[in-house]
Amino acid sequence: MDGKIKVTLRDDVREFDSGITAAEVAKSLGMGLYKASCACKVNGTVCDLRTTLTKDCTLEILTFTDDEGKKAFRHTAAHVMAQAVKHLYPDAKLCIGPAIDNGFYYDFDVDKAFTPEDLSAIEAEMKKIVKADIPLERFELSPEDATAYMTERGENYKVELIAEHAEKGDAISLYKQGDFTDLCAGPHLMSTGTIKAFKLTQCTGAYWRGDANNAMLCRVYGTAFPKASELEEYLAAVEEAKKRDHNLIGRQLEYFTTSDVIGQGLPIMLPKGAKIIQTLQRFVEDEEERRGWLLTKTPFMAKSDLYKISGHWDHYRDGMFVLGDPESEDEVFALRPMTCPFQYQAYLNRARSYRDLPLRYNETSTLFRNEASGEMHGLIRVRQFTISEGHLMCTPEQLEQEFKGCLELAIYMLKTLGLYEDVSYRFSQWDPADKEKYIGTPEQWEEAQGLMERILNHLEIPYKVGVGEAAFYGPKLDIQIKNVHGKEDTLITIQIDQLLAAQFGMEYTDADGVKKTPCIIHRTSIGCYERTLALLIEKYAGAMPMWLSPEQVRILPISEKFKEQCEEVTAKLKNAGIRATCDTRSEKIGYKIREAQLDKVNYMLIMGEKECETGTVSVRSRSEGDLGALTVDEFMAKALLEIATKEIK
RNA sequence: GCUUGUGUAGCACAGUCGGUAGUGCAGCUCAUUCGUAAUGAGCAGGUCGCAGGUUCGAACCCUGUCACAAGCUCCA
Repeated sequence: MDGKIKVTLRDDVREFDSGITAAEVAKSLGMGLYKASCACKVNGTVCDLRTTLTKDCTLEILTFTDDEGKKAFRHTAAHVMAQAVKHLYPDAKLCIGPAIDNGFYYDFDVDKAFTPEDLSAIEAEMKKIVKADIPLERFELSPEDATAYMTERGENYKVELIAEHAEKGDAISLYKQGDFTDLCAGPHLMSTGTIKAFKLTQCTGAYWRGDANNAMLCRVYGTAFPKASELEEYLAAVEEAKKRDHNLIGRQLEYFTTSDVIGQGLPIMLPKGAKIIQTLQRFVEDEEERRGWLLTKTPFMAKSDLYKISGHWDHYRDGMFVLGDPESEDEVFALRPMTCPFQYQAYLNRARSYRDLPLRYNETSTLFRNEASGEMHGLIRVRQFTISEGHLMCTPEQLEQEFKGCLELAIYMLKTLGLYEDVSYRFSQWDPADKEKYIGTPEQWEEAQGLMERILNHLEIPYKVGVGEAAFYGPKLDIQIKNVHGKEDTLITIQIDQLLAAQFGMEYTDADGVKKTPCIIHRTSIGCYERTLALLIEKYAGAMPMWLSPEQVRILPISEKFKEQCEEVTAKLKNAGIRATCDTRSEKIGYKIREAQLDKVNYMLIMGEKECETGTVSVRSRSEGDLGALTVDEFMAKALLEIATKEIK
């Protein structure tokens, strides 16, 4: 162990005694760095600062500004919280407590779930632990000793985890801080004193191992920062984001509402919301037609026979609204949860030739899914929704090109809406271990996924893999977006399906006269209108771009004397296809402007004596304020241009 | 479906120890005819989510139920 080692740092190479810890190296580089250090990377692997260096290596000191450093910091905060909980509730059993995107959580098994009031007591206890500045120590045990250790303490969840790690051959490491010891892979901070600013944000339920069949645990979420100012800034940003919540401002602005007597997940689109959706639909259908998609209109329901062929009856029935008693001999219908089998019947209308392919069917399709009652969320997750759905039948040779076409269409839509920068890609694959969910053989899945992987790599799509996220019939490329709460949902999906065509007996006659099974792409171009609207509301805080705006222009007479001329201008704008209204109430101009601003009207046209004499309007933009006077024709040209170009401002 | 909260006028919210419901905005009426984010006065509006229960008496306590919110699970 004695002797010297060469440590390659970010900027230079230094020599140290063998056996030095990463923390000591950091200290030698400067106390500032040492105090800010959270973890390190040795030869590219994230490690604990306690790691002793005995060979030549590269070393990177990670601070809170590095993702991995942040994780170590917040993971330690999770341990501090667990220690506090054990102090206050000795019977609480420890489950898991990782760092997450914006903080950390820890799951506990307790007799009575914590309420928000309990959190402040836990926070107070955490403060004591931080103040005591307790050093963390890492040690390893054999699986047997670790099991005995945790069994003695009644930590049965930890025992389960140890068995799992042991099976994989992992080392069983534990971290001790004062009277608290946790099974943990680390890395962790050197001491609890570094966690200066933290807050427990909420407590909820969560299933052990994420399985609804398991026990419901009590999960406490929190966040932590090195400085109080950073914590305050973060909490303020969260509050600010909540003000953009579509479920709040979508109701305030009267885009939609809900009704107890109609039911959960069944929003009522009010005139303004309905206008936005209509505008989107017209745009999407026209654009799809331009790109060679053929519109179908298929029924909202079908006999169970159809769903039995598609597999929905066996694999999706819980998610369907079934009309009638499935146990009886009578005909049973079900509302459609997907459009696929309906458009397949359109394909089956006559014998198909390779000359018919690719055959692209699109439909503005209303679907019905009986979501569990706790799933509904504003317009994002509902029981009835309308999606820009499409199915494309093609030859295997055409598949990549057509997949690319679907993706290009989706990207074009996202760019037009201004959401392109906000999305990420997920390659959703099956879970070979889940025998219930999926149809088809492992060979068929490997083939379909291999194909999609080649296409995605060829198109250079930067994706994350989601195991177990596939549809029951095939892999998907999901285009994901986060809402104001940071929760991710699928906005757009493009799927390859090599199973259902055969089940439906879909064929085409190839050039060589042989009957073959087509490849199918399921895709949406703009997603479901309700969800897309929700994300647009959040993106723009309710202030829609001109082309989508339910009220593009409001004419504001200074007084009732100018009412008639104002109404003439309103009519002229309406005739030109501009969504314009006139506020003829006997209110002051300041009041009318205030209301128009709050209603997110794009342009206010103020008309008084001056304007009426000269045939002009005083233009006020929602975002840019007073723009001065324009003639009515000049303003109309400006407005129509902004609408036509779908400008976002 | 599960965990924890919430539910009072169209909206935002008060309502103490259980004693019979309030404020602001919006609405309506009248006056005002006004120059770039709130003119004034008056009027009206509520089985306190719904259904039971406890009590002399329930917005308040208890039970059930429906809806809403966040999280889990599920999913476009």
